[in-house]
This record gives sequence, structure tokens and C-alpha cells, in this order.
Amino acid sequence: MARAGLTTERLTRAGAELADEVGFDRVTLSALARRFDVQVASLYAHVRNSGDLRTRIALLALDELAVRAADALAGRAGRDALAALGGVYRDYAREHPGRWAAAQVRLDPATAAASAGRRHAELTRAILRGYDLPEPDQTHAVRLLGSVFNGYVNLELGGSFDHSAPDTAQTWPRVLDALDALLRHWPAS
Amino acid sequence: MARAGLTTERLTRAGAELADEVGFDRVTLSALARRFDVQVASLYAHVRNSGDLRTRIALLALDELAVRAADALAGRAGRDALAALGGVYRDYAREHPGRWAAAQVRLDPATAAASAGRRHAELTRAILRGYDLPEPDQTHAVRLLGSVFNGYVNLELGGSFDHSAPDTAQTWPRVLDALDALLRHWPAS
DNA sequence: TGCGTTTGCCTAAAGGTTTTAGGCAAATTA
DNA sequence: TAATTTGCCTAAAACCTTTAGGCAAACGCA
Repeated sequence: MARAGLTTERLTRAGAELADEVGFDRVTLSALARRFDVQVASLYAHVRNSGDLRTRIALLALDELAVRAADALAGRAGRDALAALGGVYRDYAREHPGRWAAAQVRLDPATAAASAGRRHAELTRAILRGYDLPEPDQTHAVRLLGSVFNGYVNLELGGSFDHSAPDTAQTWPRVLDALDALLRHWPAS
Repeated sequence: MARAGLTTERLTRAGAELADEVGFDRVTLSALARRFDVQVASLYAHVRNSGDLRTRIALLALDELAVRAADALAGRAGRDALAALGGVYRDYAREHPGRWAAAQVRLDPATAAASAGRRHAELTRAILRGYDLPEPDQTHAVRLLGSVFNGYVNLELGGSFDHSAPDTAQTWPRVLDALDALLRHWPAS
């Protein structure tokens, strides 16, 4: 009987594709087994359980995002850099809605520490070099930028902006203008 | 045989409590039936299916949030109003994590239109009366504020801010300062 | 090349969730 | 009190998760 050539890596990758196709909450070991034409129980040799698969997909997504972000930020500063980083999140979420959903799951502390999470924070912090913020405020600004990008992408993707004019193609650049202005004139404590 | 006195209303309310206790994604008709000491099939007389229940919980959460927001905003303007609205979302998410998660689900257009979603947008827009923005930018600002509040609450609740100092008790007021400053000095197109 | 060991995928089985169909009895109304 | 509605029931099929134990393919080494 020929072997299917399963590995944790391949399962994770296929799980991510499945998530993009049918939604992250519908990623199931059954569906994955079907995709490899294999018995469900066989997957348990490569993945601890279905939760384990989900966190692996989440880590994959966080990593892919960090790679794209690093790439997009190279050689950019100021508003350009804001547009680049925000654009990475926005485009990724549109291209890979399932992976994006995966990237939103809460990870336990140990897993989170080993994730690309910190890299995201550092990439965001790199943008601040183009502005002039004192140290405690840099962290606050990193968190604010993360909140805006994350929130905007989720609301836009969730359709929250669909019921009012103008459409988000108009709003997005103005949000970037606003963030740029805010960082240039950051209020003192 | 005594009746349990099920109604759609009671099921929705109990489902919301269950969500807060065990997490929104673990709200199941089985668990709900157990809670009422009733057979699962009995629930189908009051709720179309498990997705229907989830949607109802989402609508309940959006409504409760809108009520709290309207209450908190009464008589406030400027930074005070920003703090009040943001505080409502933040506190609600902490008190009712399951309901908050429910409020994030994507609703189909018809359901969304009948939800408290528009009220949220209008309450946010009311805050802008304390500032001075031309019309197209008001919508952009509403979306920006929604993004920040939504994103901040989700990241904070998801533990994304746990791995860096200072803690979010320091960051939150500075974020409000920043938003206040931004709205007072909104950049021109 | 052949032998032993590891590893990959299998069958079997138990337990939980979702949903539909059809039935009896309690509550409501006339 | 009789007729009707309504509430909750049993039964059953379909799907997902997880564990246990087994056989055969692939690999490592003499």
C-alpha cells in the first residue's frame, strides 16, 4: 500500500489552504484526511490533536506575515512605511482570510513567545525611527498602530464598513494620513 | 412531565452566559440542553440551528454594547467621550469575553442591517461633534476610532500586550490622548 | 543483499455534536 | 370539558475527535 507522505509540515500547509477555502473554524482533521485520501487516525502521528493543528496554522500565518512585512518595510520610512506595513496586513487578510483568522487566535504564553509575534512588534517599532518619540511612548505607539491595523482589517473584512459610504478605498489612505500626522505631532504626557 | 419553559429569549440569554463561561466557540446546543436539563432536539423548536443561536447571541451582545455606550456618552464630549466609549468596549470585553467574541462574528447583510451596528457608528459619530471635521472625513474618523477600539480590545484580551513592558494600564490613557490630539489636529486632504 | 528496527498508515471502537422526523402529553382556548 | 396548540420527548442518521493496537513499507547497517 503506497504511503501518502504525510508530515507535520505538509499537514500544516494543507490545513492553511483549507482554512482559506472554507474558513478557519471549519478546518477539521476529517476534511484534512479526506484531502490526503487517508484515514483520520493517521493524522495523529503527525499532529497532537485538532487544536495542535490550528496553532500550527496560526504560527505559519504569523510567520508569513512577518516575512512579508520585513520585505515591504525595507528601504521605506515615514508615511511610506506605514502604508507598506498596513498594506501587508490588509492584502494578506484578503488573499488568505483563513490564515488571517488563524493569526487571531490566542496562543498560550510559551507558544506565543516562540511565535513571530515579537518580530511584528519590532517591525512596527522600526517605523517609529522615522518619527521622534521618547521611549515610553514608543511602546504605546507600537500598540496603537497594531490596534489600528488589526482593527481596520478585521472590521473591513467583516463587512462592518459595507453599510456606509464612502467605501474603504477612500478611507484607507486617509487613515494612513491620520496616523502619519499623529506620529509627527505626538502629544506630550 | 413538567415543562422547562424554554423560549428563544431564554436560550439566547443562557447561551450568552455559557459563552462567557466556556468561550464562544464552545457554545453548543448539547451544552445548552444540558443546562436546561432537556433533550437537545427540544431546542430546535425555539432556535433554527446552532448557527442561529450564535447569531442571536451576537445580536444580544451588540445591543447590550450599544445600550452601555449610549449611557456612557450622555453628557460627555471631547476626550471624556472618547474615554467613555472606549471604556465601554474594554470593560464589556473583560466582563463578557464570550459575548465580545460573539459580537465579532460576520453577520449576513440582512441581519447586520437589523443589528445595533448602525447605532454604534452613530454613537461614535456623536463624539466627533466635539471636534471639527468636514463631512467626508467624519466617516473616515468613525472608522478609524472603531478600528482602534476594536483592535486594542482584541489584542489586549488576546494577550498580545503581555510580553512587553509597560503594561496596558499605562498605554490605554495615552492612546486616548493620542486620539484626542489627532481629532483636534486632523490633517487636511 | 538481507535482517532488524523504525515509522507510516491501517482497522476498530467509543464518545460527543448536529439535525430531522414523528409522537405523546401538558397547556391553552372555546 | 372538548378541541387545539404547543412543548418536550424518543429514535436515528451523519459527522467529528481521539485512543489502542496491528501490519507492512522504508530505512540503517552488516
